[in-house]
Amino acid sequence: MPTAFDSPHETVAVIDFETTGMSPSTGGRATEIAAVLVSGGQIVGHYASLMNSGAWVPPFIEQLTGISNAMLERAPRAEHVMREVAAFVGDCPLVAHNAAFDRAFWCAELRRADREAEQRFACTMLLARRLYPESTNHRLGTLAALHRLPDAGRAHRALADAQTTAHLLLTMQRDVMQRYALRAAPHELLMQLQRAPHGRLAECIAGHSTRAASAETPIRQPALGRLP
DNA sequence: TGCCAGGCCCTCTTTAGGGCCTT
Repeated sequence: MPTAFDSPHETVAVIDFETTGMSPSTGGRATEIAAVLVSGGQIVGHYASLMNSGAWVPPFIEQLTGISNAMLERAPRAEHVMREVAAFVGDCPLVAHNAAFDRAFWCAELRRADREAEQRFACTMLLARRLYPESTNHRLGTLAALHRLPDAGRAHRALADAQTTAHLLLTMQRDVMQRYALRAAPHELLMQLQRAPHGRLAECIAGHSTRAASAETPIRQPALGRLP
């Protein structure tokens, strides 16, 4: 496909955490992280590692993710992994599905590793709610099935979920370009689209391209998560 | 070994409550 997905040399990193709980503020710790680099409309690299923070994995989480306490005992230390993954993604903008969740762990775990979290996050869930209001829900698995995304392996493992999210991002970039006749769908545009008010996607597009669609049918706005 | 959070949006609202998503 000859069209450009993003600005020249723009690379974004799609990340996904597996954790022991829902929030670092209640003692949740990361157990695994994956980062998938996306550039020029394709996946160009990835990093994935379990991480040992010393935290206990509850049975429910072990059943959900397949990550056991025994596996984490043999894993590298969380601080080491976070420094590695931070170096891997560099200053790339970050993307995650329900980015508020991953952003909280990204910040908390980097802080424990004496690193600053400075990247901006885009959220594929917020984008999907605006682009695909017809979907029954906006869970990653549902969207993957809806768009027949490539099977990345076991769900609720960091690399598989990050790869699925990366494919969802590429699909949304493609859909935005086709729907609004754009030559590119750079990260900055996606950042604005995820915050687009009710039925105002075209106006956001117009700010980025003189070829934006001239009219748009307002859509019912679903409940939205926190903007990262 | 625990039943937890967070913020935005919709609606039978607005001096509030529940759903969405993530592990």
